Amino acid sequence: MAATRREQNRQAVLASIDAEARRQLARDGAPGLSLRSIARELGMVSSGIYRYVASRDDLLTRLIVQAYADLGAAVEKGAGGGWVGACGAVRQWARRRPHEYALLYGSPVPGYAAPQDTIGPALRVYRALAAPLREAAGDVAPAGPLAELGLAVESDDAVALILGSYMQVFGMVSFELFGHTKGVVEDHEGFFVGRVTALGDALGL
Amino acid sequence: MAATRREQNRQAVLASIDAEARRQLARDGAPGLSLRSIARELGMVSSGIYRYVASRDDLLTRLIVQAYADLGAAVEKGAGGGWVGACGAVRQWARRRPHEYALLYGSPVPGYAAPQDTIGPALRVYRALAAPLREAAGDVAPAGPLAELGLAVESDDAVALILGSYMQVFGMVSFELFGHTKGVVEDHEGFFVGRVTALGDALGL
DNA sequence: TGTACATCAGTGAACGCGCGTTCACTGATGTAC
DNA sequence: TGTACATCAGTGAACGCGCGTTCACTGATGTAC
Repeated sequence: MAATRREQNRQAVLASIDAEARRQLARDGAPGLSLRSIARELGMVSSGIYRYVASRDDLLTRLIVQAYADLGAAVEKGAGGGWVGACGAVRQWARRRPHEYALLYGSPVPGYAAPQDTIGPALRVYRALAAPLREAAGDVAPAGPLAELGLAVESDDAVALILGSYMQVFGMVSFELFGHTKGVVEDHEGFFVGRVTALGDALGL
Repeated sequence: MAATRREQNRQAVLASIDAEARRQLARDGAPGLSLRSIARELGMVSSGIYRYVASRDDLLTRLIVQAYADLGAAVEKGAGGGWVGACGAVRQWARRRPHEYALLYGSPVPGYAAPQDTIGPALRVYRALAAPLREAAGDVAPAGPLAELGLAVESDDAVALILGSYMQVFGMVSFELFGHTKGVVEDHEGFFVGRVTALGDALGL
C-alpha cells in the first residue's frame, strides 16, 4: 500500500488535530472547542484545518467516536473483574475524563445531531458491560432484544432489569460527576461498589 | 409596604426578563442564552439589562432556581399518585422541558460554578420524591442521613437503596431524553413505569 | 401642598474579544507516459 | 530516467456574525422638609 509521504503526513497532522482537540475538550469542555484555536495551537492558519475536517460538527463526531472507543476499551479491560469491575471501569474512566463523559452522556450539544456513525461505537460500551452476564449464562447464542449485546434474554422483565441496571450505573456516575450528591454521599467509591454489587445480585451474578 | 410605581415596574420588567430567558432556554438550550438577545427582544438597549441582572451567570442561577422550583412543584403534585406518580412527574416534566432538565441534570455549564443558592431548591425535588416513603413509614420524626428529605432511615444499606433508586430514575430519564435508548427501548412509558414499580417494591412500597 | 435633592431606569457609544466558513492563490508532492 | 500534468496542503484576506461588560449621561420617579 506504499503509504506515500503525503499520506503519512496527512495522518500525522490529523492525529495531532485530534490530540489538540482532546486536550481542549479536557480543559474547557465541548462548548469551548474551536477550530480556530486548534489551528492556532498547531501553528496553522485557521482555514487550513478545513483540509482535514469538514466542519466543527465533523470534529465533534470524531471526538465522540474516539471517546466511545476509549471508554469501550476501558470497560472491556475492567470486565476482567466481572460486573463490578466493568461498572467500576465506567466510573473511573468518567472521573479521569469528566468532559469526555459529559460529551457522551451529558446534555446533547445544541445544534449538533449525533450522526449514525456514533451508534456503533456507543454499543461497544454496553456490550462490554454485558460480558460478565454473557459469561454467567454459559455458551448460549445471542438472541432476543439484547442480541446486539451478545445476550440471549427473552422475557421483557429480564430485559428491563438489565437495562435498568445500566441506567442506574450511569445515573450514579452522572450524579457524582455533575455534583448532585453534595452533602448526601460522602464515600462515593463505597456507595458505588455497594450499589453495583446489589445490582449484580439482582441480575443473578 | 406601599409598592411604589418604580418597584412595581421593576418587578414586572424582571419577570419579563425571566420569561424571555426561559423562552430562549427552551428554544436554544443554556449555551445559547445571551443577555444581549434578551434585551433586544424586550426592546431594551443591551446595557440596560444590567440594571436587573448582575451578569450572565447570575441569570443562569435565577433560571436554575426557578426550574428546580417548577420541577419540585410538579413532583409534589405527582406524589399524590404515590412513588410511581412522583417519578412519573419527573419524567413528564423533563419531556416537556428538555432543555431545563438538561440544565439541571445534564452536563455542568463550563465556567459556571453553581452557587450555594441552588442547593436548597434542588433538595425540594428529592424531598418531594421522598414523600411517598415518608407516608409509608407513618408518623416518624426525620432522623439520620436522610433527615433533610424528611425520612428516618439509619442503616447504610437502606440509605443506599433509596439514593440508588433516585439515581436510576434520573438515569432512565436522562437516557431517554439524551437519546441513548435508540433501538433498544421502544415503549419508554412502559419501560419507565415497570422499572419504577419494581424499585418501589424493593423500597417496600 | 410645593420645592430641592437623591435615587435609579434606560440610553448610546465603545472596548475587546472570538468564532465558523469561503475563496483565490502558491508551491510542493505524486502520477502517467 | 525524465518530463508534463494533476493533485492537494497550506496561505492570507475577507465576510458576517455575536457576545459580555463598562461608562458617562439624561430624564423620570421618589423622598424629606
